[in-house]
Amino acid sequence: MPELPEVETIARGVHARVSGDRIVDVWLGRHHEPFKTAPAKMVKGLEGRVILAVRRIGKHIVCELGEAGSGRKGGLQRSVEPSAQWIVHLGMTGRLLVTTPDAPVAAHTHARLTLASGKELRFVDPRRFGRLEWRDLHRERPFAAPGAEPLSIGSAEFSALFRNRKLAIKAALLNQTLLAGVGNIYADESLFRAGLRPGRRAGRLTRAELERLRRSLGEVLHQAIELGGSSVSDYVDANGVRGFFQLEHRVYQRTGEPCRVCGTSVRRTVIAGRGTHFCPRCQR
DNA sequence: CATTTCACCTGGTGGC
DNA sequence: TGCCACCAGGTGAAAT
Repeated sequence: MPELPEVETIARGVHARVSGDRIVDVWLGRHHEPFKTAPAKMVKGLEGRVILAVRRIGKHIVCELGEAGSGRKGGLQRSVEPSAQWIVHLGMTGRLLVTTPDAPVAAHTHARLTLASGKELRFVDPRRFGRLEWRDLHRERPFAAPGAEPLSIGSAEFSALFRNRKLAIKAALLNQTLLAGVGNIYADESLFRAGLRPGRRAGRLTRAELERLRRSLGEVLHQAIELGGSSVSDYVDANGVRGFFQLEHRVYQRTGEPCRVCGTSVRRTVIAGRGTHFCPRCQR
């Protein structure tokens, strides 16, 4: 389940391998569901474009695209302003892979972008919770996440997010309009590291507890990025390589196993419809 | 408006 | 071996 660290890892990997390359051919699958932009419009909007950069915003991967038919491949594109964006949301099971053209096409491949270098950029998503969108920056605003970036938010702004809120802190962490990029794994893991019960009402947390949470969240996200993300199901980065942060999980999917700090059995409940894991002794 | 619930999907799992 | 109910969870729409 790609969350901020997994999406960051993928965006970096894709950027390293395709920036400066040109999209010469686009194939889209027949399913309409994964596309926020009409397929014909997306194909036309992508073909001929140069990929200037690939970056992460929240859980979204944003490919900045240069004008079709202008410039050339490589460093010549340095100062070019993007005129369009290709936005990829991986949903639950989405993958964005850079492959050679002869690599076998995985089941549930919904998009294949052939690049001038011969590489292919492929979007694969068995459950089709992912979304693809194309934006013309001459007519539309650049993509922006509604929520704040957890890696750069300050303590005052962070505590303001939760002021007067009655919902569980875990549910608040998952709300993408408050914070962009936190999903089930890092919500549970940051609450454990902050020593906070996931069911606590967000508005009832003290200033000190919120600051602990902000720091824990930042630390856990940074560590996970360093380890290439968590591979809990079939997550792989742009090169098909698994991450290692799942080995550092303290509570997520460890129901019944001993807490790594105090040995108490890790408990599972459901909050906001999600499996929620916590140590009843370490988290208050 | 704030919050909660549920549908959308498929693959993997465990029970029988 | 096969069948099937059930679970996983990011998101957005619908309900409360």
